[in-house]
Amino acid sequence: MATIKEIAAEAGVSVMTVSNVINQNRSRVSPATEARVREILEKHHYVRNMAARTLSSKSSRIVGLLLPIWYEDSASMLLDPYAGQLVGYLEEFLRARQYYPMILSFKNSDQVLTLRKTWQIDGMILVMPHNDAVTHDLVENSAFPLVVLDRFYDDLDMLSVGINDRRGGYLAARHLLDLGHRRIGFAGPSIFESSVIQDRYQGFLDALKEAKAPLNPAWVFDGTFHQAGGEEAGRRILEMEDAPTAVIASEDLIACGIIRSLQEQGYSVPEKLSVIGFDDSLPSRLISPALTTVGQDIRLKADTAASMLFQAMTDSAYRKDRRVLEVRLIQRDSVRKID
Amino acid sequence: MATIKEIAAEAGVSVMTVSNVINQNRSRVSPATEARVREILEKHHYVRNMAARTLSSKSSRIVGLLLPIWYEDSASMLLDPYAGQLVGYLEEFLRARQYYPMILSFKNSDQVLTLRKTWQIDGMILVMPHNDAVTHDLVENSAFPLVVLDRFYDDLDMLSVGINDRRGGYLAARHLLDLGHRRIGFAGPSIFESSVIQDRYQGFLDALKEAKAPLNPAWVFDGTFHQAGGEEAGRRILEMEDAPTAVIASEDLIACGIIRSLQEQGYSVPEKLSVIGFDDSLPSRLISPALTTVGQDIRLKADTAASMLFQAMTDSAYRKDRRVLEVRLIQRDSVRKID
DNA sequence: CTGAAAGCGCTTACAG
DNA sequence: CTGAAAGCGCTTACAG
Repeated sequence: MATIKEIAAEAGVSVMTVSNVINQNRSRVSPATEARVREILEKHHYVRNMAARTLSSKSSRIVGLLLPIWYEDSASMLLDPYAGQLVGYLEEFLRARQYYPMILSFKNSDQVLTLRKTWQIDGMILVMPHNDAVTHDLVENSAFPLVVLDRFYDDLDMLSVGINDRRGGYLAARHLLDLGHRRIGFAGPSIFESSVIQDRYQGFLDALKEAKAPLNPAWVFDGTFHQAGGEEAGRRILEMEDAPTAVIASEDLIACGIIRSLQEQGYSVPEKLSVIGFDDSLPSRLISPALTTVGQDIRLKADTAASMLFQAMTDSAYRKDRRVLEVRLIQRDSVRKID
Repeated sequence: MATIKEIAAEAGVSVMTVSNVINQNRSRVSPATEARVREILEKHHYVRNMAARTLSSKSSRIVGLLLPIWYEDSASMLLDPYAGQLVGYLEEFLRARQYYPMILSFKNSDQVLTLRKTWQIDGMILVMPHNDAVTHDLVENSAFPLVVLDRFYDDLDMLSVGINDRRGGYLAARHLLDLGHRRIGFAGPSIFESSVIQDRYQGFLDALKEAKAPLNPAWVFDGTFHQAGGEEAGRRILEMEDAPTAVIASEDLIACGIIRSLQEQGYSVPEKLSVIGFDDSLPSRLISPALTTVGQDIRLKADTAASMLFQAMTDSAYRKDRRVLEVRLIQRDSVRKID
């Protein structure tokens, strides 16, 4: 394992000239010298020692990928396909630029701050914020470049990228209304806790209002979590005298649960009930009927977040920005026309 | 940010005594000194500088989580829920022991070797080996602790943990035979390329042979990939005059595809065809009918792999071991009894 | 049980 | 354009 010192000796230059070649400080070394050094570097398959570089420069080129732990007993968020996909794209982006992704599941901001010091981490991306208090706390106490996904706080200077959730909710409801539905429900986890869900719900309300369609509170299934929650909501719908003809779920897994419970009772989707999901995740194409859903471009989201982080790492004045990515309705087979 | 030096000055001891306290070298420091140092450490919220530690000790406590890139155009393997889950559990295991997970998608072993040198990585875990040539190459050239999941080469000294695939294939076929099926098919990707698929297929053959059931080559759907492949296989089954009454898929996604294509043609599962999948992944509980599948304990797999890695990191003689985890049939609703 | 010294492999000002 | 020196914050033998 050749070191800079050995390379320098063989090339007959100083250690710092080799360092300048490696770090592409073109202006600081003549083309001839650079070529000679580079040749020797390659001959020895020189590999940079990042620990040494980090120690002297205080920058590690490590980017922390933060995954909050939602429940006490669960492993990390990577169980969620959306998170896995995001992390995959982020890793690809970082690798292409010689940055190194380190993942961390955490429950409180101290764990994050400690990791940052431990490794002199250059920047972090918060992938699936769950708890608003923890996220808020982290944003407030992070004196380093941090990009937050899917969450934004007006009262803080922060970098965030999200999607137009409100428009997503609107598009879903608008689609159902256009097809003649007037009795439309909404199912999601604790609508009043997360701004993302709130926005989706708000968009749904916007469309209803615009179309002067009624909203029956009994059709709002608040506190619906994941597949099991969806199944429960589906059962309740079947028991209702005054049931909705369509329901929008705040995530695909909930929509899948609703569809499953209807099918298990012998009902067919979309004949009995039209269902629209959110996220266009893997399951939406797996089930039958394929799920109509509000989709987002996850790769674009990852690239946008990483680009913002890179800008923040070079420009210390760049600490407040918000990108809102567009969203589109992906029509598949879980919705029908009402006469 | 306090350093060891400052702590040492305040405690009135040498730098190396502080280092010994931090590194739990109990025997090398008196209880009284240790208590005093520890108190000052906590007062200053001392956080270890891993770059400095790595530089001087040549060990980083970083564990590389390797994710091969299967296709040119895809992002990393984290798109696969199985990989995401595994990485999540591994991260949890490592974090609990103060090790740091760095993820790397790669196409060839050079990228891995370079990363190892770059960060003096202590050990690696290969999560979803795909290409046998690359994996073989990596195992051969890794002079460092490496644990490979789901793959084993008799001709090499290596550490691996997999599941009893052959028994899995056997259990699936046995279950169908017990329910009266005699016409059973098998669908999987290139059966003769991956040992995992080969083993599952072999177990399937074992059961057929034992029961003296016939095997029609037309019922073996070789080269079936993911959901799209499953859908194609489903369509072909529907067109057959001499169709099987049941089919075993080498992974859940394929089984889901088969079921979807039947349902789209108006047929019902398991009435028209019984289907068994492999892996007990998220989708298997999402679809209707819920998928009967061969399940494995992913958390146990992650913990086993990580434990083996830790042993290898402390014991340089431990370089050859193979753990085969048991497998079980998870009965759900995609299989019926034949009269 | 404790310490002084050397060194890990780089980068960072500072000179020239 | 090039270099000599100091230093980043630890751990590692080696002494005592």
